[in-house]
Amino acid sequence: MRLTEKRIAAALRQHGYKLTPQRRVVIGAITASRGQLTPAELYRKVHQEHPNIGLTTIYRTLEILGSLELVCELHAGGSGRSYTIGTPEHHHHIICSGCGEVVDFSGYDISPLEERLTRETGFEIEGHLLEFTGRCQRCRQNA
Amino acid sequence: MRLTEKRIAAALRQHGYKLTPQRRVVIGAITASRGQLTPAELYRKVHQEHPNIGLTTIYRTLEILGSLELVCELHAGGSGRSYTIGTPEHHHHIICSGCGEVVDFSGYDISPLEERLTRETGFEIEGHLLEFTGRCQRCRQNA
DNA sequence: GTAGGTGCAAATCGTTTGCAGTACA
DNA sequence: TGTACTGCAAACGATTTGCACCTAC
Repeated sequence: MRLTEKRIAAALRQHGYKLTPQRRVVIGAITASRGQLTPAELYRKVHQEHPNIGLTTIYRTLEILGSLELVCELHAGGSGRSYTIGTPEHHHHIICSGCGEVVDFSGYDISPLEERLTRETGFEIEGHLLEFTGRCQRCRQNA
Repeated sequence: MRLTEKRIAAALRQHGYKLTPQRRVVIGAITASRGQLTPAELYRKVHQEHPNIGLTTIYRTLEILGSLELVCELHAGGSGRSYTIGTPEHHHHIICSGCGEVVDFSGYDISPLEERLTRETGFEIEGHLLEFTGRCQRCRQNA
């Protein structure tokens, strides 16, 4: 399940952040997108309708949303940083190399591998990064 | 198995790249390290013994080595880009959040998950990113 | 000999910060 | 009303590029 604007707004309030019009717009743009967004792309989208919203606000909003896990940072894509909307559960992402669409999946239990690694390497595992890249159905059909 | 200097040199030649003294030094520094290295860290190491080697050369060498898969780019660590020495086989990494040491592991078959994802999402999977972060044995003992 | 490689400096890109003004709670 | 937020501009760090010189093959 993807997070809605309402839920995100509630989470912000709950953590003592103010719900400003700028943040509303940024959150709206993120939830409206079905793909990954770089800060610059998000700025472009937002700036069209709201030319007074600055890039700094985009960065600061993304930082807050990231710290509350309302958005997820993606790594598998290109070089720069990019984000996608979060979900309430732990999950992973598949990113389309054609159009940038991001699809979540969950229900994959990585802990057996973690246990094996702890046994074999002596590491105490703290976290993991698991993402796939591929071609979504639409991009495959258009090819 | 980690790649040796010799193998890397051979791979460079094979792809039509020249084996300059600067590249030898950079490759030597990478193979000598057991952890992840940012371009800046690599530069610092190299620059001590060879003050005439510039940062530009580090970047250009890393780009070539990366394109030949002789070094691997790491994502799970901090914000910036970092690299570690490659291996001939497909493998994944565990990165120590304490000291930065990188340990490879292989023998983990991710294809069942890929098939499930193709079935469920219609994506044709092209690649994946799988890394773990944790605390290595030494760092755990020192804590 | 020549194509490719190097080092420097400058340009560029993405991101962060200082500050004065503004507005949500 | 007060504190957090905003936008601008400037600062900053990392990476790339232009160019003249050099060198491995």
